[in-house]
Amino acid sequence: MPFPLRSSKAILHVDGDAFFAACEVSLDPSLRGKPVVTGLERNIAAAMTYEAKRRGVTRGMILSEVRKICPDAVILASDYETYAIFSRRMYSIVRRYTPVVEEYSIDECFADLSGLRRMHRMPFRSIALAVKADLEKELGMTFSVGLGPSKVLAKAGSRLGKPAGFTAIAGRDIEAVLGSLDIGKVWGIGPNTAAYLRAFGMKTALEFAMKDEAWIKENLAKPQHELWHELRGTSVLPVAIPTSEPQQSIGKTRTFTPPSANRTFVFSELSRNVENACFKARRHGLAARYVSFFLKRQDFRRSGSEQRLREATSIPSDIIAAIEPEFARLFSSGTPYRATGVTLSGFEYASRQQLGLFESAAPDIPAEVYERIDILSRKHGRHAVFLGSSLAARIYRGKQTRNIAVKNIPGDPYTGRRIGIPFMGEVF
DNA sequence: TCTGGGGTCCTAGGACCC
DNA sequence: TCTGGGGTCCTAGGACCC
Repeated sequence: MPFPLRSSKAILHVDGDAFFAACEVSLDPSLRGKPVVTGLERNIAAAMTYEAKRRGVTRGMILSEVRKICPDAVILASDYETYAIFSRRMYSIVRRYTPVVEEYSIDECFADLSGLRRMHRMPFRSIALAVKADLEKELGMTFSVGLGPSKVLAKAGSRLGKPAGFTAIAGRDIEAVLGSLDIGKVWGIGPNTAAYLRAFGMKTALEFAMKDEAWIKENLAKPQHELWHELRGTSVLPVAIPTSEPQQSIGKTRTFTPPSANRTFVFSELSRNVENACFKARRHGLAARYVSFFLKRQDFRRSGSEQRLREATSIPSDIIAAIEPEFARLFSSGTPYRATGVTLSGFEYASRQQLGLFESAAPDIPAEVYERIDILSRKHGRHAVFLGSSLAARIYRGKQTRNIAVKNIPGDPYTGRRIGIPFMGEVF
């Protein structure tokens, strides 16, 4: 055996097949067997059943194209609240078998079954199959399941049997599985690393795993070194159980077409992203210590900066005030931009916020104003009230936005002027 | 998938301090 | 004022994932 196992872990990976579309089918049995596609709200196919995939529907496809190649497609708007409920049920079913479950994404999880054979009175593969059977029976959809001595191998297993398959990779199987696994298909190896490794003549995961450790340390960084261990069956990536810590970051980005070189408009897009990110942060009761933002040019190059805020906040005007000088520094006039994005991080729970001795307890816009705004937003649609600095971006999109935005002219009680943010120039 | 949006983690280099 | 070593924090950006 080329890879002596240095750990004896049993890791399970569970992956819902065509998850969003499968949730819809589970809720409406009349859809079973039909090509179902979600993504109506964005006019882009987000998820699709295997029936639709077989007819050529792919992710990101424009819906007019979907209707052309698959006229009988059932096209639905995404319903993330419902998918999240299915997701939580998935986790809780897996937790019947082990408490060590990592909620990796809405449709996937890892579970650590190590040491549980005796308790369940079954071999690991029987436990895995029992988990899979429970999930499929109770959620009304199929799952792809992988079992292996590490997360990376478990993930490779579930991918091999898609859809509805089960693949267990025992220590003695590793060599055969890796030998037919393309290097670029390994979880954690993206296009860049794959190209780098191919330049050294490695085509399969096996060739990578057979390299000696000194070479890996010499030529690669920590993430790839970890992958190397995992592929050899040595578990180094723990299955991470949820903590009570807040999430690391909240970001909002948006691409606009066509690209724009208009400073007012580009800044309004950024401002709008700030408002949306802050809205989400407040919904979670969080205040951010750091902000970063970027401007993406037409040629996809990005420039951006990150900075520490004087105090943790989720008030857009604070963030915009911090960002503005950096925006002025980075914005290059005459250059068309295609997207902006902002990320808040370094969160504290808003209730735990401490004010420093000289920090202001009364920012330009008091937190109570935002409590009212959040109530209005829930009542009248997501963003009924917004800053004047976001106006150009608000006008820019869609019918509903336009109706709302027209009411929000500068000087109007609910817009930027009243709220205290200087309105940056005229509407583009 | 000539490229949407939301995330996580890592690293190199500079600033600053002892 | 210059020199050297070492540590930590910050920032910009890369890479990858779903």
